[in-house]
Amino acid sequence: MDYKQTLNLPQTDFPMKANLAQREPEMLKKWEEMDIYRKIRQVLKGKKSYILHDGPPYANGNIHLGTALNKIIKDIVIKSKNMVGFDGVYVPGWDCHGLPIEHQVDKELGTKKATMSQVEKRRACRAYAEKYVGIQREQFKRLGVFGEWDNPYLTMAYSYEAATVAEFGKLYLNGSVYKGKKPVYWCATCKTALAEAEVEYADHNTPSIYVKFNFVSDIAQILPKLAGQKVSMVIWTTTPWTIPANLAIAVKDYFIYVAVKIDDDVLIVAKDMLDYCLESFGFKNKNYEILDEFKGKVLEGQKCIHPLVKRNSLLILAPFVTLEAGTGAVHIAPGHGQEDYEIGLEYGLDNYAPVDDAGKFTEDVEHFAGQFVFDANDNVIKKLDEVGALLGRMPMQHSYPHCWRCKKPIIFRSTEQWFISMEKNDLRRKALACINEVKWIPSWGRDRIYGMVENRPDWCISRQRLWGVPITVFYCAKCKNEVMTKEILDNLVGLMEKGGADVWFEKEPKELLPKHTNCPHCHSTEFTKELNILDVWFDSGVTHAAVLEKRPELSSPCDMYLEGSDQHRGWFHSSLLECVGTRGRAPYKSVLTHGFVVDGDGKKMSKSVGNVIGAEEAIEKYGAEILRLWVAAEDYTDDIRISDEILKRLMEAYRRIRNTSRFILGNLYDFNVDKHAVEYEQMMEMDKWALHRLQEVIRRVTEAYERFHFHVVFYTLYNYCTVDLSALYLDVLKDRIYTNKAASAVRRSGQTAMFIILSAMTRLLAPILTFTSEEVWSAMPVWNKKEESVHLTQFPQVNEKYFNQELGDRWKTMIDAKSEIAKAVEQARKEKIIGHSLDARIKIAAPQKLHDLISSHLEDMRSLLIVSQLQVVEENDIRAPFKSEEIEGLFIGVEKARGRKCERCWIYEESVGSDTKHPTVCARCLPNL
RNA sequence: GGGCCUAUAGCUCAGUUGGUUAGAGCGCACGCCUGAUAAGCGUGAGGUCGGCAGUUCAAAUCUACCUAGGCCCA
Repeated sequence: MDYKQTLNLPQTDFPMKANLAQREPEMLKKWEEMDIYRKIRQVLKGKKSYILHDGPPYANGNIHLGTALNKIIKDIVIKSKNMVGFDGVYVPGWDCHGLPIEHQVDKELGTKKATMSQVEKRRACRAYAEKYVGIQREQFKRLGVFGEWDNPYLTMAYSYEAATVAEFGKLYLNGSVYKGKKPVYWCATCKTALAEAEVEYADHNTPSIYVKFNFVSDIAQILPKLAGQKVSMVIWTTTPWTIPANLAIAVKDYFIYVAVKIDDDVLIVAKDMLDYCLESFGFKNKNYEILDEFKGKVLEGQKCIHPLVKRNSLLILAPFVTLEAGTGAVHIAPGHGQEDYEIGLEYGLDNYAPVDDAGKFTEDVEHFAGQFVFDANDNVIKKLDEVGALLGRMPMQHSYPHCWRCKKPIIFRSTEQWFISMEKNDLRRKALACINEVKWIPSWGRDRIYGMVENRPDWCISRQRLWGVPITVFYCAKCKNEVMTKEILDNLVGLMEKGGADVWFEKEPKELLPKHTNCPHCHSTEFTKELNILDVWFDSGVTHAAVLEKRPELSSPCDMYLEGSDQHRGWFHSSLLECVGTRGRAPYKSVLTHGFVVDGDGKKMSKSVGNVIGAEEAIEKYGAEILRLWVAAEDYTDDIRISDEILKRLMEAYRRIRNTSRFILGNLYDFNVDKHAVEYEQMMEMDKWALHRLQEVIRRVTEAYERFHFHVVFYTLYNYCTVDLSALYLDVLKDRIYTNKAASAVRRSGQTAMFIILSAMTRLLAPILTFTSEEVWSAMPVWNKKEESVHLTQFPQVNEKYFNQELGDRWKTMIDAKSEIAKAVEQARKEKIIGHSLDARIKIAAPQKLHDLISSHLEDMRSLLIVSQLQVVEENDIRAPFKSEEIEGLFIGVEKARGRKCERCWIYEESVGSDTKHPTVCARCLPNL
């Protein structure tokens, strides 16, 4: 007789093979059809809300692993918040304005763009952004991220643009905004400012020169050894044309400088650069004498006379002075360089840039007025030579910024720009105070953004571009004063609500202003409009106003902003400044940051190195679920590594979880939850132990979710799955489930436990394994009020009834003993005494406490060991005992089990053969036939 | 060059206020099973806790410096 047919073996259609790449899209379709996101909202209606506000990705190109990581973490946060009973709305958004899109559109338009109007070009940009919003939306949905995908926020939406203008207006009207000068990249050929991204570096030949600046202040007062000498500072520069704009000379406070006497001149250069300088000046063979040595610090505040202009040049200290080239003294022209500008601000120097839009010197500049700056180089050098200030010159080739469009070298030029002041309304101090009110996760995020806000310069918000929100300020055509009032603003915002920011470009000032507007200064009725647009960081910085405050289901401040750690300078920063500047508080209660995706060696991914793994490529190969598992398994506070090996490991972990679920499902094929569930009090001890362990897992996992430690969630569940379930509980349970009568209490007890475990585990995994948990959930037996989706359920809560510390400790002791006994069994297996553990008869001798425990749980222990026979004896009753190293006084003997192997349950029994009808079956199995 | 951060086994992670012989899972090696089977079970080998120096009776843990890497600046 084939006794196998009399067993209750697992039965399930749940496939072992996940086939994720194919099954996931089917699941997405199912969710879409049932409108899962709206259903979740319905179920949670009226609960306390949890608002994770989406930072808008840029609507350009395909998503990559970094954006996927970010969206998946957000999704895990929201799904887990939903499952502990918060109403977690998720409104995704996109950043749609800005240079990269305008740039791409320009490229695609080619020569056509010359004939297009501003509004037409803006329309092309809008279409471009729309296209990528569509592409990225599908890619994000593919990851299993739930949200209001059919109603996202776009920074180019008319209402959003209107809100952006309203926010700018608030800052303008409260006096935070001012117009100032700042050096920008300037292309003199295209006559336009360039953004960082429009600059290409290429080799460029320039003359480099050494110039001396004579002291006008009495240097001898500080350095008495130089009394009576003609002393000069020596600088080096590769842009001679900026010499007319020189306002200062910078040295480094702690560098050592020397004053060297050569002929009648005393020159000051850095000590370490002296030899190099003398050679460059052609003074190699001259005699020289070092008159004094001193730190750069002493020079601060001294003055030199400009060699070409009747003006002084101030000696200042700057951190960026190096000894890589030059003299250790740096020529400073605040109007023509970023660093020069910043240090100039510190010393209150003028932002002097006497160069016009065409790159020609203005009338202001003696000798060179009207000359194109690059042409003026030679003339400047000639003049310096004439006045005896030129110490040396040599041609140089170096990397220099060029215009991406006309490929000509560009210049740094100070131009008028709009700024938000950090000090005027005490913005810096207020922002710093607000930072301390926010919860930063991890905590060092506070220090990071604090340091940035503490030291940042005023926020330059103007861009000389087209694709963005205009800086909405009018000018009086007559007196040139700025004109902007609350009334004008409100009127404008109203127009933009209807027609978007385009109206600014389409309409004349008169059409944009309320009727009868006249200039408050001169009462003129003619106006012009500002043509700069806002920095895109301003756009995204106002999401709290344009989205959180505008949508009824959202509110500000929200619970969380969650982005990569680069956003301490980006979105967290701009949002904070904007919100503090207009509302006096932060727009978020907490900010969570994650690291960056790097390769398997911890190196950054780059196209040129060739270590980039694409998001779509990974989804195709492994499935979005594995990517989600990757996000959950890695500690995102640090950088997040990814490699084929890592994904392969996760694939294996996934299979283990899937198979364990499948095995339980297979054993529940005949389990009717409503009819067959066994009361806890009636359950077998081992089942109670499994439920006790489950409570520990639930507690640990829900705590980990609460702290956003998703890798702890994953490892806790995964280890429970592997160690407690697969290797132990389920392995032991097989005998009971398979061999007893289908409806027997002992079998139902095990099924009840398995059901509770699977239900809990599946729900706890749902925020991470979004697809698979749903698959498992629908494969689980049906019961009264079973939710149609796992995503409509709540996390299991710790059931105090199931939590039984005493029982847990008792079983822990037995399980520890099992692992020691397994070593003895393994040794017997090596000695060919046994093969399967059921071939064994175990004798153990143990100290009193353990002895008593096992004696009182003899059958539990026997089945726990999965052996045929177990005997508790004295040490000298065991022949050649195995001595445990871990448990003092534990001795184990392994011998071949007595009797014959029951053909049905595979346990060795002396009763096998006693029944005439079933001669190969044991007494235990007989009643189950 | 500056600010913030990270470094524990081949991989991903634990490691509490400093306190036994630094743990887990996976992978690997060897074996068992064939009633979870493109599965399951067992045993075992793997670590100078990035390096160096210090504080301490005692350091993966605290301090300084160095190296490598990441983000943001310059």
